[in-house]
Amino acid sequence: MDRRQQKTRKAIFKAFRLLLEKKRYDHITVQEIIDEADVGRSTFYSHFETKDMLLEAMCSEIFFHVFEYDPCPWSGRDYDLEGKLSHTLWHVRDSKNDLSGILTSDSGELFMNYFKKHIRNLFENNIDLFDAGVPRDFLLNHLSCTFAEAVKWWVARDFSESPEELAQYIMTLVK
Amino acid sequence: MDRRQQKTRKAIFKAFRLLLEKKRYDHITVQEIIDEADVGRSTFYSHFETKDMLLEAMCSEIFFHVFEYDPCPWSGRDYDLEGKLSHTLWHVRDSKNDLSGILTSDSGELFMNYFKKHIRNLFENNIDLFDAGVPRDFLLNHLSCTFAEAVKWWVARDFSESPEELAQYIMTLVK
DNA sequence: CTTTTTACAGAACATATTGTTCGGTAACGA
DNA sequence: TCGTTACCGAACAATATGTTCTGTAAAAAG
Repeated sequence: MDRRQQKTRKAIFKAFRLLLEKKRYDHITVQEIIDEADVGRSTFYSHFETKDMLLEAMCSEIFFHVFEYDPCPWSGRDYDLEGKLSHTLWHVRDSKNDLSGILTSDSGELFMNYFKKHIRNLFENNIDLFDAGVPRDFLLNHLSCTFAEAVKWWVARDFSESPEELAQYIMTLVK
Repeated sequence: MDRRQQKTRKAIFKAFRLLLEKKRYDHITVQEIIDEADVGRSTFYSHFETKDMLLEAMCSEIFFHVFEYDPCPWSGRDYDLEGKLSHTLWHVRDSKNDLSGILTSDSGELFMNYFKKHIRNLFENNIDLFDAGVPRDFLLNHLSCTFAEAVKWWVARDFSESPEELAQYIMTLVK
């Protein structure tokens, strides 16, 4: 990939992140993004068709790393669900520079939704649940939401607990 | 209140609801709203300063009824938390014409947030919780989210369960 | 029923955003 | 060194915004 493209892409992402910390997603204009990123109007549109596409691309890039189970410092036992969730927590904290500002912003829900979808898939593909008196669909939704909300709470408090502590809290709930 | 004002207000709300079922909140323009509602541009702005104000007003109006514990057909025991939650479920189902379309729309989150805030207050003011090994704040957030998400799930499935059944599901989770 | 008040429509307005197109420039990769 | 490609800047029409004005019709008050 051309260095200029990378540079431009990064500049736009950075500007977008900066603006997201200041105002809501739907109040941010393309004009403000290109002003902040200091790129030409036509350049922006050659990279992203719309503002929504930019959001999608940024989500994709951010969460790609979070849900990557490649070899990394804390790639312990990520063969089962609990291992993967724990692994995810480490990733979230590791990339906090990107995530904390975004998830706690006014438009954090947009990113949370993206996060929830992945989490739900994780549960759906790795869970082996006995029926506990509630519909499977209902339970699945509850578990993924619980995990996602816990992470959000954790991020908002600036990771004041260790991943293990948080994992323990969550386990206390879903027990 | 002037009849003309009521009529205009209702027309705008209706148009807004209709549009929300078709497209996302941030893709809806004031222009579309006034076209759909068939009111003059100046009229809209004499009622609401911005689109956000319209959203706020509509949330306020919708949820005012939901969290109203005035005498009504199912106003049984709403003196304790469980009674109030149950009462809320009845209200949600009763006003389904207003709520189901909105909560299941692409911008349902906006209304869910409003809903969650009230629910959280309800828990906060009525709960008498022993510490269960997790921070009170964490637990409070979990409970309100669980309830809100359950309601969302319920609405999305077009109230296929009775309020009692749903309440039972929720109790199974938070037990 | 008459008078006064008030909400509305419609138009005009300056300003801002959008998404596209073009030609020139400079950085890139081979 | 040379061809390729990303960029800038400007211009563009189309649309949205928020305000202000005048005349009209409907409401409330008397």
